[in-house]
Amino acid sequence: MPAPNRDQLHQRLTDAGLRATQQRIAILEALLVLPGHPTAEQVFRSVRPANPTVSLGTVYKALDSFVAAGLLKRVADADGTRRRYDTDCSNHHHLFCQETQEIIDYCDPKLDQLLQEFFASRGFDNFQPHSFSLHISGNKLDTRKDVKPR
Amino acid sequence: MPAPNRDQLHQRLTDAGLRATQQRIAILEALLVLPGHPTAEQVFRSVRPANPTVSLGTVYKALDSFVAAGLLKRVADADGTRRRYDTDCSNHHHLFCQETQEIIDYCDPKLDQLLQEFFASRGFDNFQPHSFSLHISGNKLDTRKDVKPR
DNA sequence: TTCAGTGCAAACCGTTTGCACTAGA
DNA sequence: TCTAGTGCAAACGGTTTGCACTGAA
Repeated sequence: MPAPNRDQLHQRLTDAGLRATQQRIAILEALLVLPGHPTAEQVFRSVRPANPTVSLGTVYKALDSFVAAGLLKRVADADGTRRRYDTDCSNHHHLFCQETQEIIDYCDPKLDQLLQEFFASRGFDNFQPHSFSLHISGNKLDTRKDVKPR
Repeated sequence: MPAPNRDQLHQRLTDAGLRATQQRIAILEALLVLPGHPTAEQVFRSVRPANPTVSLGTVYKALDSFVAAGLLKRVADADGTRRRYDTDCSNHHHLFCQETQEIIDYCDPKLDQLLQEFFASRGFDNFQPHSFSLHISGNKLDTRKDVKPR
């Protein structure tokens, strides 16, 4: 993902109906640049050097309003102790690397189609499903390199 | 699930290599009886009336040792703020009811087979998967009744 | 100019820990 | 008897909140 420049980030915020402050621009940029679905703390540490006055509370408040505005999705990490943030709001699946704790996006229209067909014929009594997300646990083979579907 | 009697619960604990205390028997019973994958707090509240001296700390410690002994699995709830416990340790999938916050077990060998076949032909570069879990979000139609696959 | 957003510190809440005491084997 | 487990209270870590101040529109 090529990191958008300040103007584009500004635009993205105002388009979402949010006031484009310096802090929010920096926070949004960090979210787009950091790999593996960062935590609030990781965003904070990434933003801090260039913006020494930004506080952790502000990061949390910004993340909340981004989620409310539909710019971001909250994701639970594998052990359910902290929250992660996903800048891809479309429906997709996740790979969980147990070694690096990264959460890697996995989009696969073929898989979506397969699931859709499967659940078209096989429903539930008393439950109306509206979204499916496959969690795939495993490990990266080379932790420094990226993961790609083959 | 028919709630096992005290002797069976006792057995289950010793089989798992755990000392069968009054507290642990009560906690294990609560886990088996409570629907929708309870939190530590829910277990505590369920156990308290009949065992007024059991403390929340003991519940957490018991849950930890149950997990370590393979009697239980930890599950993250939808918003990732608290931990839930699953007495079914086999590989299976989950339905998340957004209204009641229940997590409902969903076993489906046909689905497992489908996923296995799909990922046999479609792998990842630099990622070795070892387990798959489908998260299905939706809502119960009648919140008082059970959900069943059809 | 105005009010949404910020920064700070304190509160919160689920979970963990330390330690003296208790009870299962 | 001996040591794993318990109960209590204090600590912890991630997140939220209250409030006076600031800066985007």
